[in-house]
Amino acid sequence: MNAANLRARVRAEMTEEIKQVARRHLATDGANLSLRAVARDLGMASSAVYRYFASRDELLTALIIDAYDAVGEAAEQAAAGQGEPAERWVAIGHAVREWALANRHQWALIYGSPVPGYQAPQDTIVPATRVIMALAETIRSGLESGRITTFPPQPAGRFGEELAAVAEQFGPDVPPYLVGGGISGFIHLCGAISAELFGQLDNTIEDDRRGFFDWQMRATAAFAGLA
Amino acid sequence: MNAANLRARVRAEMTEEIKQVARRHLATDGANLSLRAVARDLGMASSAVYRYFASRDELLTALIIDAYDAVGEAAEQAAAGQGEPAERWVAIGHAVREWALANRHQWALIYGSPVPGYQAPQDTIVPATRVIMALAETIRSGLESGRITTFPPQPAGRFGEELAAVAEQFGPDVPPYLVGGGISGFIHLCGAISAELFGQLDNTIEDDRRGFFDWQMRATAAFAGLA
DNA sequence: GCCACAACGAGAGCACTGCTCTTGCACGTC
DNA sequence: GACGTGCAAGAGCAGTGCTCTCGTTGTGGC
Repeated sequence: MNAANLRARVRAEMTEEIKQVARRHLATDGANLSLRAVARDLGMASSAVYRYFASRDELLTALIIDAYDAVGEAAEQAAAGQGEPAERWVAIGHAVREWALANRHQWALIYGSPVPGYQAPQDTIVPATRVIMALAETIRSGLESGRITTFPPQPAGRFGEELAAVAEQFGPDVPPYLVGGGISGFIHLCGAISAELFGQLDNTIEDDRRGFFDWQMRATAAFAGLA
Repeated sequence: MNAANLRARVRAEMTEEIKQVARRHLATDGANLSLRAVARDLGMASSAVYRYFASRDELLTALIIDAYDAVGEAAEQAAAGQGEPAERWVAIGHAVREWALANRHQWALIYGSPVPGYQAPQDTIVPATRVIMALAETIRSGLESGRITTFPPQPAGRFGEELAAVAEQFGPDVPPYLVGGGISGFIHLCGAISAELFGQLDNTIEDDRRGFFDWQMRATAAFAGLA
């Protein structure tokens, strides 16, 4: 093995270790992650961490990308399952919800209020779309197999054109209103999980939140046209 | 006016002034509000602020309560308008959205990820319900005037019972599934606004976000049974 | 009118933060 | 052996939330 490669490998391992400890701190302390505390846990000086991440924001960005990838992975695995498109849609929802429940601070990092002063760089764009792409794929497979039976109301006006522009990226025959229904379902999905995690459901639905979520996801599936 | 009242009035004015400056800082710097910076802006020592708010969290709590009240006020005013229940439902949605657009950091404070280490005290519970109460009132007036035509699918299982328990607080004849539809609509409302504010709509719907929101709100109104 | 008291503001100080700069060390290459 | 490079450590700066103390000032009871 080449010496340069060895260096690179050690560096990659160290980078991963920092992220791992940072994630652990995120889980206990929440979003105001202390770089110094992470360094202390690793038994190194705080300044040494700056060899790996130029700033606290850059560390946060790395965590954000990883979180997008993790939840996207969960969604894609659920989407790859068997069953009718509508069932797969609901399954994606449950997979995302369960990931969020298990990693609530990472969820807050990506779908909660943006960290103040933090500007998401370009690197986050592609991983950020994996969940909604899994949902979109479900709709398209429903279209192809003739499983789209009901339809959302036609969008009218300028945003209908914008939906049409987005629809073109998916294929020539994808109706804009289905794209709207998909985005709307994704928004409802995110809203339902955030509401549960951020305490909006307290004092109303306490026991069977999974059931309530399931009920909502079936409604979004129906709205998106999935039989 | 007696002297004690005068003192109390000066204190109330000072408290209000601190909150005002804090809100201004919130609007520019985001959620990591600096108590020292607020004090500097007011030309006073940072320690003096602690005469009015025992901690930064307490100041945040005051801002949160004010924000809940402000958005609740906007929702109630929209709900008091004329028109069919479905129109009032949509009007509430637009009022809340416009308030959120004008006060995005306050929105993030109440509906975004919770501030780390911050535990919402009891004082916030009642103001927090004003928006959803305005929506609920719309459904109930629709029920009374026979404007409920379609119905959400029946919730089954434990969460259906929980919905029934919530429904009893509204009156003897409110069906649980309408409560579910209302909560679901509220969740979708919050999700749609948060998605717009927190950047989830970037690169898809850019121009006519109001139209897209309107389209979604009409769908939630229909799901909640409002004709 | 006087006096005790509570409220108040200012300042110093503690422990913490992100981040920078300099220094010293351990390498592989020439 | 000299050199350059990547790395870690430490000191230091400016900022933070919060506490404590001290002097001042206004207020209510006598």
